[in-house]
Amino acid sequence: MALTDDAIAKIRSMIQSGELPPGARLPPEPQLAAQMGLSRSGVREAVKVLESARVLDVRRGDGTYVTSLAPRLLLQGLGVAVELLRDDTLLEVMEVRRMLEPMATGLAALRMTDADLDELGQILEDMRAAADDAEKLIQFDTAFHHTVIATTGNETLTSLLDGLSGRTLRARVWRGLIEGNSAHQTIEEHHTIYLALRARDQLLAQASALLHVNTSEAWLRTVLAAKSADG
Amino acid sequence: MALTDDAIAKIRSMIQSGELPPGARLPPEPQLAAQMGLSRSGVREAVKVLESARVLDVRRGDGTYVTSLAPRLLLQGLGVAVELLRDDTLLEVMEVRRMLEPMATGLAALRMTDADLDELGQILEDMRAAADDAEKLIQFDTAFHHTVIATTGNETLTSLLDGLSGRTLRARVWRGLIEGNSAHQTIEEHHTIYLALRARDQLLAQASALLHVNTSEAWLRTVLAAKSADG
DNA sequence: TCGCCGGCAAACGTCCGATGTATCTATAGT
DNA sequence: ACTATAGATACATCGGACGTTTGCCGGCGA
Repeated sequence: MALTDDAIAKIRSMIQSGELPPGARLPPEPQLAAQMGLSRSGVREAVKVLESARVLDVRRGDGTYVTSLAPRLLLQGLGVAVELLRDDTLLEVMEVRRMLEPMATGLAALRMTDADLDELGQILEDMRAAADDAEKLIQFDTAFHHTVIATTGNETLTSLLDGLSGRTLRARVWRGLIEGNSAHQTIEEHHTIYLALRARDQLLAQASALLHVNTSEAWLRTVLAAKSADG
Repeated sequence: MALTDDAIAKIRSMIQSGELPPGARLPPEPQLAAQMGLSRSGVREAVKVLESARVLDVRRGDGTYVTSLAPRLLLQGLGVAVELLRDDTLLEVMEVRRMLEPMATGLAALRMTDADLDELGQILEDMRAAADDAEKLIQFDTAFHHTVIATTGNETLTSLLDGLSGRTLRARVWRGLIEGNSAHQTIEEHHTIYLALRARDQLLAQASALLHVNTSEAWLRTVLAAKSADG
């Protein structure tokens, strides 16, 4: 299984070395195949792998290009990986979020602008208005935390936490919250975080975020326990 | 660009739904192709993508199987992604480590066993003995932090931090350290962390880890500045 | 001169069939 | 019971062919 994997490694090292900078165009597949000493089929598999990793951008009828290599692209794969984790490891993910998200939220308290706060207040309002719609709650919850973290200006951090808070994971937590009649309380936790951020209080923001993650973790445990009891 | 990507999505959803549990064997490629309504070439590209993501394990002459889906496998891709990040985003990675690694080290202080501490002491000794060998320093440095984090028992956390501390990133920092005659001081920072861990002092471990990451970040800035001045 | 439109060429998307090679298995022999 | 060999199975790689999309450019008309 060497040829195709070698091709992947070669292309990757060409990018890493700067020989193929962001935006660069790769030779056409047949030429690339000749250059690397394998058939076009093998090249296609290699390119497909790098495309799925958001390293290459394949434009049909045009050519294959190196992406911007921005963190938001390269770290996107983390999300799909987390979606595939088994149930018992989701608690590990929560423990990571418990460590990272409060720190990030605290940092956001220092860097947030008034405009950011206004946007956040709007999301909070939307969330309250959607208290009966699980789908919308998940959507606004995602937007709330993403907006907070994004204000740190750290795209790597944002992508990482986005990936760790996958849609399936959030959906499970909210299912538990709603069935446990605790949606309202959790919405208020967002309000608490919002107040801390508006006060630019780093420690308070950090603490309220920790409480919030802890609540999510508790409900995840409930949901997982119920599932393992059923199945 | 639908057929192959559809195949990827289908296989992934079959795994996520539990239809293909860890260890399960997939049908042979020709059969899989027929089942999904595309040619074998397309199936191979799909399988290759999932294999590169450590979701599938392809055994030549045998068949294709679902991996254990352990975090250590699925999060492995993070490492290669970080290796491809551009220089200016490496500081973002350092900021994430600055938040996450101290928390994780503090947690390790609570969970470490005596055997873990002995192993760590040995690594520290090795590091001191290798003070002139950059290659070995990097190796022992990696081992030191990996060992600490691994004692948290959180495989997801360990894989994540391993990925964020890619080999290239570490090599750059140590190059700066050595050229700046600061290798010795940094080795002592490891000693400080070690003492805090041995004392099971969470806060002290956290603080010493933060200082250590901060030192790494400072030297990374130096190295990056020198590079951008050269180039 | 500007803008729309159609055709040409380049490049990726998909398919098919064939051959090489590694692995597993079952059978036969000791 | 154990080993060795032969067959079957399944992935690895190849080569070529054809469809489809895209980008580009020249021509036409306002």
